[in-house]
Amino acid sequence: MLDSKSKTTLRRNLLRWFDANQRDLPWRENRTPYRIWVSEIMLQQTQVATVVNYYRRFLERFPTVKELAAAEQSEVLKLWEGLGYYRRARQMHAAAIEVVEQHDGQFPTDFDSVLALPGIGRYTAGAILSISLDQKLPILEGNTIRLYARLLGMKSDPRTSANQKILWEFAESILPSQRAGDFNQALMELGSEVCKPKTWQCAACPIQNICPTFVKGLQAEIPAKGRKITYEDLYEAALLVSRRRGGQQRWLVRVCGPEERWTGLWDFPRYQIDHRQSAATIADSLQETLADRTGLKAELTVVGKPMRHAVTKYRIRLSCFEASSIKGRLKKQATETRWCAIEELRQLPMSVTGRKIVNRFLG
DNA sequence: AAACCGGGGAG
DNA sequence: CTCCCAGGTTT
Repeated sequence: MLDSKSKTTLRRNLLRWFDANQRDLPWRENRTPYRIWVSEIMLQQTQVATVVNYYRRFLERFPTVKELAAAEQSEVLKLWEGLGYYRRARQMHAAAIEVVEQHDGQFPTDFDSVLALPGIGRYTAGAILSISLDQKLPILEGNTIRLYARLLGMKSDPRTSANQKILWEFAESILPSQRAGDFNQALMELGSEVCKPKTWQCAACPIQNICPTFVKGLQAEIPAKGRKITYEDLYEAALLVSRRRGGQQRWLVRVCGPEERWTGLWDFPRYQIDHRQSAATIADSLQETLADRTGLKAELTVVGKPMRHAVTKYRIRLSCFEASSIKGRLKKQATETRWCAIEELRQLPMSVTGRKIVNRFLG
């Protein structure tokens, strides 16, 4: 732990640094709880640069929590398309409805009520209330975990629950009595822009003189590494099945269900394949699968090169097969299925690979 | 405690 | 390629 003199230095130097160096970001313009909430949800596991334009579009369409609550979930997901972790969008929409129904359309301002909303944990509740209302609440997230681990010279893995407890207590102990929101943002900004994982810039750090990791040159050792993820290869085929109806070509798409990835988003029918077989053999096997699952019969031919895509622990290689001369009638499906023209496909929220298929082969 | 949930950017 | 990102929820 830092002594009280070092904490005073930390508060003063950090706030001064933030006043001079903070970035111009859209959610810093008008700090209402709703606007900070949207930014914090979007920023979960997502870099600032990626979020900025999504944030602008989202706030333009949903300026207040009431408009968000009144929207269809599909429209919320459409604005989220490409951001990933789509549960965030579904939970935020559900939370907006809760705010309208249980808090009279006013975003709650006490910690426990905020924490009770879906998709909001201790970090997000503290961030929203400290940044928008200057409540004296601590935060702990990716940037500050790294920053605190270095500031405390913590050599063991900061992600263990025992160390998390220590770091939360540290976060609470350094809060200033004024400007807690700016202070929290300053901590994250410093972690993100200066106290970086591999390319640390200690020369530009306003608190290097109180940092044992800088003094001892241990930046490469602290924070300790977690265990690395190993990807498993997954081979899949997407089926581009189309037929003419009403004078235009329509493609078969389906919405992903609650038990699978991309819940609420649309995608082309996808099946796992055996990549060791020839394209023709795979096409035959897919033809049977298609007939079995949908009742449709079609000749399938591979188009283009496989698309690669990493999700969580899988590296997916997605081959696309185009169908010709469709016969049969579409079965009633457990999951919702539609024949969509190109304009409809553009308006539907789709998985990223689904969207890429539309742009590459149907666009 | 570990798995799950996505996608993009940086190096 | 690998690592990481203004995490939360479920198992």
